[in-house]
Amino acid sequence: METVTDAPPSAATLLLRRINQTVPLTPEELPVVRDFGWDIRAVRRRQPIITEGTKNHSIFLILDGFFIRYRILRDGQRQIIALAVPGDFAGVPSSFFHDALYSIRALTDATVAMVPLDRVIGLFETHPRLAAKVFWAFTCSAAIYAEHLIVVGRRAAHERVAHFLLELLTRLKPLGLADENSFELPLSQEVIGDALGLSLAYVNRVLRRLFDDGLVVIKDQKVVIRDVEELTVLADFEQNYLQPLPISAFAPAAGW
Amino acid sequence: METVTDAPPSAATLLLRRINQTVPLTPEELPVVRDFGWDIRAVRRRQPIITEGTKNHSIFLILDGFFIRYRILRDGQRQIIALAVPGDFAGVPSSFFHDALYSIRALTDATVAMVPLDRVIGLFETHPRLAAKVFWAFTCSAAIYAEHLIVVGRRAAHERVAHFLLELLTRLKPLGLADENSFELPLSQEVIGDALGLSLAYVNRVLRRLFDDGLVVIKDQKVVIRDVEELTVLADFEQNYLQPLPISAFAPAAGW
DNA sequence: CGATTCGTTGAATGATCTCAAAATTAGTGG
DNA sequence: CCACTAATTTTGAGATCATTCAACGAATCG
Repeated sequence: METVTDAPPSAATLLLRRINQTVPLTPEELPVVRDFGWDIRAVRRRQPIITEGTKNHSIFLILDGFFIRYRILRDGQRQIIALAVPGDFAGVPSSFFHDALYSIRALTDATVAMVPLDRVIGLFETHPRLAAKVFWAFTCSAAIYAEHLIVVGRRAAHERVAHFLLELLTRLKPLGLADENSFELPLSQEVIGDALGLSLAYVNRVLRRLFDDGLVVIKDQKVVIRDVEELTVLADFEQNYLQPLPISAFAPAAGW
Repeated sequence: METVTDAPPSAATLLLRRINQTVPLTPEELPVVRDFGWDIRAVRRRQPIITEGTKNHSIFLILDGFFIRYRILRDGQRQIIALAVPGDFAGVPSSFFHDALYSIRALTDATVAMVPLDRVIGLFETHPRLAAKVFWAFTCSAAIYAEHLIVVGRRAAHERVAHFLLELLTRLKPLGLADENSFELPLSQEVIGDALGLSLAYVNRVLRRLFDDGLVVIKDQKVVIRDVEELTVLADFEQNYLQPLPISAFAPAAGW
């Protein structure tokens, strides 16, 4: 992971755009966020930014690229806990612990903006409303974990795969990284299996079946969902959990 | 759910004790929390406090008793997302959404302290450090979800059960609700199965096996772990995820 | 072009589920 | 406190979803 000394001119713009997708900012907050002391870094495919068991007390805003957060078990199996996309914060809540609970590594070449956790905490004193929005976003992401637990705990393999793909489609659309029924992302079948608690071989069979049924095509790192409606029914996919209310819905005063 | 008009004299004390277990308070914060406008309610066994799909914008601090948070699927199956114990906040992040994402109901007769979410958000303006601690706790609880995902996604049935029981033991000990190797809690095998993505019948077989091996006894709503060490190895149980650093470790000033 | 990584498929196995029924325990109204 | 009902535990037999292992082909990377 290397510091980008000549940050491309768009870096600050991209940063504000990305954070705005997760944490909607007021005009006054823009300069605060921009000049927050982010350390912008390029990350190569497969490179870890956090490693389980090591100290890490920074959080990472993903500007570009995709990451997986995962744990390697005793027997070498891997469980992927989350697939992180641009606008997501990586390192939450891992950096809140003495040593990182999971590893996080890039699925593609990527760019992140790193900031020490204590700087974020400092916002509570200097810009409490901004701190509120950030921690609101942190808390809402728990809903995604919970949904994954439901999917992995109680759904059959083909439902899990369908749900997984639809969630990604839904999350990527507002980022401009997916159109109505497709997105680009190097999703190996191993990654899908490790995210869903399935074996690689079985994921392959399930995808084969979804392909034969004309529902999904995955080719050249592009996922095309050929029948979103039918797949949605198959997966029993409800997207409410991806749409928290904004904190402003509960803010006591105007102007949040 | 009925308001307790004659709150027992210990109610405020209990409340402060419980919240302190999750959100460590400074002496100055005690009166703020005490006079926060909690609505203290008694809840009967099996009674829901939040129902999936209905509006709810309050959060509930559990003062006494145990709750389950769960989703009922299309086909009637149930996945339990969390078992909530005294000191936990129920309704997070469910109340952050337009309609509740899950249902929450009591496993035992219980007492909760209810407060509208907008009051909590108001803390960011009036007592930002207190707000920080509360949302810190919210965020840390995501680590428990993630751990459950790992367990359910990649562990065999007997490991899941072992892990589940050890997590409960570990969480209940600091509350004074468990001793070194046992705790009381009406854990039906159906609840265990629904929490771990297993069928009732299979949970029974697994428990039988753990009992025959002299590891666990569940009888009369009491769980006794006869060999904590061996069960810990069996479950590959690491308790780090239950022990976040306090926010004060990152606070920029003293006195948090 | 050599080396990884990734995808595909078959056969055999097994962990876990479903269904069903009985035994036990807990809860409730009279 | 009894009598009844509901909830929970227990167990068997059979079915199946998903895994493991192994091998090979295809694609990608440097």
